[in-house]
This record gives sequence, structure tokens and C-alpha cells, in this order.
Amino acid sequence: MHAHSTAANARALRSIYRRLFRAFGPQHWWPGDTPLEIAVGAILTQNTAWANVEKSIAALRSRRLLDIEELARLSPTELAPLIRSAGFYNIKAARVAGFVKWLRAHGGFAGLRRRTTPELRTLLLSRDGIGPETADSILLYALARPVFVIDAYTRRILSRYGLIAGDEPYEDLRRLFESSLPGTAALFNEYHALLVRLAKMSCRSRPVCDSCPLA
DNA sequence: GCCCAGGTGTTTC
DNA sequence: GAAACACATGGG
Repeated sequence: MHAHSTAANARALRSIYRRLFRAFGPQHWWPGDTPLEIAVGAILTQNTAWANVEKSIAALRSRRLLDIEELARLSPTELAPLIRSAGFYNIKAARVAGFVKWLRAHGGFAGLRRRTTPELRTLLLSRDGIGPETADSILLYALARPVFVIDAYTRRILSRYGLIAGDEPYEDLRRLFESSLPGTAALFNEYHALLVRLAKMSCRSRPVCDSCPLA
């Protein structure tokens, strides 16, 4: 039963990707220009609407603080008011500050790029305030490593189409995606972006709305 | 005014 | 382990 449903799920996942790509085209996703900005955004967006994160990113940018050395100079107390709009700002200020210090100690993104993906993932997950989704977002979108990001959008959309229950453990879903698809960062990036695009089309009230490419 | 949003860590059974 | 809770703003 497992063998069959796994293979069927894998086919369904590939089919969904094809249909979304045909409907929406390439997304080139993560709203952020540099690896640092992407990583900071990944922390700030934890359980938070992206619109609120954007304001915080803009505040940092306008002060020329989207820079490892500049950010590392700030204490969590100094950082907190700047990222107020992202919510949970005390906790996130500590997380961003901790991450930046760690990043600098590891030679910045150039230093990280010398490590293997499993090694990096373990390192990231051992940081306080960096869980599986934040770690994988940084790995995929800031470092172009082939890991599939499982987030609320992924769970919501795939469960809406009956492919998953939605409450499976993170690692189970990550394995499902990674074992069902060609394992390239470009594809994982596009796929996740397309799921978000579909989710934001918001046929929220109905199980499947008529204009959905997957309907 | 209430509910939710691109999570994570801690506490509790 | 699973479940409940804290963390907080801004938009619908």
C-alpha cells in the first residue's frame, strides 16, 4: 500500500508542477536581492505576513544595515525597534543578531558555501530560533542548495488537493517532495514559488476554485 | 473587535 | 512525543 501510494503521490506531485508552471511560468522567487537579505527575511517572516516583513527590511535598507558587519554591530535591543513591524520583534531581534554573529564567525556566505548541504543544515538547525523551515529557506534561496521548503502554503495547497493530510511531520513531507522530483535547486525553488503563487490566488473559501490551474 | 499570517522554543501531560 | 502556550504587528 505504501509503495503504491508513494509512487502515485510522486506522479501527482510532478503533474501539479507541470500544470502550475504552464499556467504561471517561472517565478524566480524569493523577494530579496542578496543572500543576507534573504536570510534575514526568512527569520523575520516566521509566522508573519510578508507585507509586515517588507517594512522591516525597508527600514534596515534605508539605514544601510543590510550588511553583515553593520548588522553585527547592533545589539538585539537596538535591532528590535527597527523590525517592529515584523512582530515578535524582541525574539526576532535576538535571532537575527545571533544568526549574523554566527554567520560572520563562519566566514560569511562565502564560508558557508564551502560546506556540504547536510553539514550546513545541521549547523543551521543547531542555532536558536532557526527551525527546519527557516534553515531550508536559507539553504534553498540564499545558498541555492537542493532542499524542498515545507511551509504553511505547501501544506495548505497539497492537503486541499488531497495529496497529504497536512499535519505530517516536516521531514516526512520534505522527503516526499525530494524523492518525487528531480533534485535540483532550480526546480525546488520554482515549485515552492508556484505553490505560493497559487495559494495567494486565494480561492480560500472553497476546496478548489474553478479558475485554479489545478481544478 | 476578531482572526490570521511563508515558525520556533518551552512547558506540560 | 503530542498538545498548549508565548511571542506581537498589521491587514482583512
